[in-house]
Amino acid sequence: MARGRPRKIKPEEALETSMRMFWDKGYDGTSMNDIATATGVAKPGLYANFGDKDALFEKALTRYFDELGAPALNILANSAAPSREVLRDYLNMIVDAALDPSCPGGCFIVNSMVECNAHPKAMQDQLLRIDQRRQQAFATRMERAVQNGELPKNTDCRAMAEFFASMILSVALQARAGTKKETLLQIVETSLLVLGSGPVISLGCKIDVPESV
Amino acid sequence: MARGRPRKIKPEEALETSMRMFWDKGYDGTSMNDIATATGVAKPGLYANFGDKDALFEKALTRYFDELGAPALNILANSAAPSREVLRDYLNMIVDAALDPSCPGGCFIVNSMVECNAHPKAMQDQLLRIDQRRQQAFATRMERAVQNGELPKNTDCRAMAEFFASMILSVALQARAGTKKETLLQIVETSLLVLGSGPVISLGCKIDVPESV
DNA sequence: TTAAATTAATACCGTATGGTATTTTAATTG
DNA sequence: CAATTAAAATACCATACGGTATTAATTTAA
Repeated sequence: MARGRPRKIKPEEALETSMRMFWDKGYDGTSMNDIATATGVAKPGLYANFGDKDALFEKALTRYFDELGAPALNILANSAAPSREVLRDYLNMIVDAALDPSCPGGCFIVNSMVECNAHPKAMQDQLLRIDQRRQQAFATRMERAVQNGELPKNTDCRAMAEFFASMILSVALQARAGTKKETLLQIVETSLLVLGSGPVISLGCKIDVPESV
Repeated sequence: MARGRPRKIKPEEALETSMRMFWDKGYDGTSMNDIATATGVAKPGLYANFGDKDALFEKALTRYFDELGAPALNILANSAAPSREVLRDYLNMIVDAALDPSCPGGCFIVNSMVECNAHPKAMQDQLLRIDQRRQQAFATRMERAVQNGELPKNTDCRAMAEFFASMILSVALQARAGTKKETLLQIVETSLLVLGSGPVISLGCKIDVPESV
């Protein structure tokens, strides 16, 4: 057994609790005193285990992404299912996760992207890296769709990827703001229309139809 | 002339400055001391003119909406131009405004919607009312599009309105996060594809095309 | 049994915040 | 020149924050 006084609480558990608190109330809204009370680890213990508040937040964000974000991105990028279904499943999953009553509202990453403007640059960089990974997953998905013949060859995959990635922002935010699940699912369904229904129309393809919107 | 010592600064100007500060740094990120310094109105003057911090924030938000938000919503809802152009113009205008170098980043309302979760309920209610007005403007636009024959009769106007309203969230947020203008314009353009290109496809209309996405 | 090691717990520090009581200054009115 | 009115300026208060120095507790190794 270890040498000194035994730990009251496993650091993992304290980190999990901290993550949920940051997720719920944000960086500014969560004080180290709050965390100390909620985790049962007094402040000096927190600083010994995790470093300062920034470091703790960064560890919380990393934990969130590794546990909840990355696995879904892998499916999004690489699933062999039809691309429209993969996209729908991914976006619907975001809706479900953002509304999960057993979790704080919204998406921790999106919440943080929003809050991070007046915060340490290291935090912004970390969020940017995560965002780019998400962007890349969408781009890969689109490229697969083109390769599989699900989208026309001249599809602008980057544009499509950026559009769907941006959908996550609005969906996650609205979930946090209290928008109903059915509304969010409807928004997702509407967004899928950009893939074209039937003979797919690619981006940048000019079509002049009189009286069209 | 008025009786006592003359005012150093018009309250309007102080409110304008306060609005920009809240817009830039958010409610929590802007202290009353900061505002006092920036406006040149000492703290007791601020409290005498505007009430407490909540009241000042509410006045700032109202000013923003009345000056910048409401006029554009009116055009969005009532313009006689083709609906696709009206939507494009409105969304592009959001992009321009959110990137305007002479203003703080993003949209003050969106920024606040994001931040307000842990804040006074009065603020949340105010934002909700504004959001509903925006929602309504989009809905009116869609109904006009249907009436004008720009969209099929069975179009789900509410769904379309909710989709486009949600686009504003993501565009404004990404503008604040530093996404480039051309990328944002591309996202807007992609979102317009849900209107259908050519013979418009309405929501909920099932079409089975083999090999479609 | 005592020393070393490792954690927990208490108390504290400097600073910043929202908000206010008090005093000064500058104008008008009589 | 008072007297009055209204705003400005200074100083201040209680609280909460992030962070730490210090002490107490609890284990293993010698």
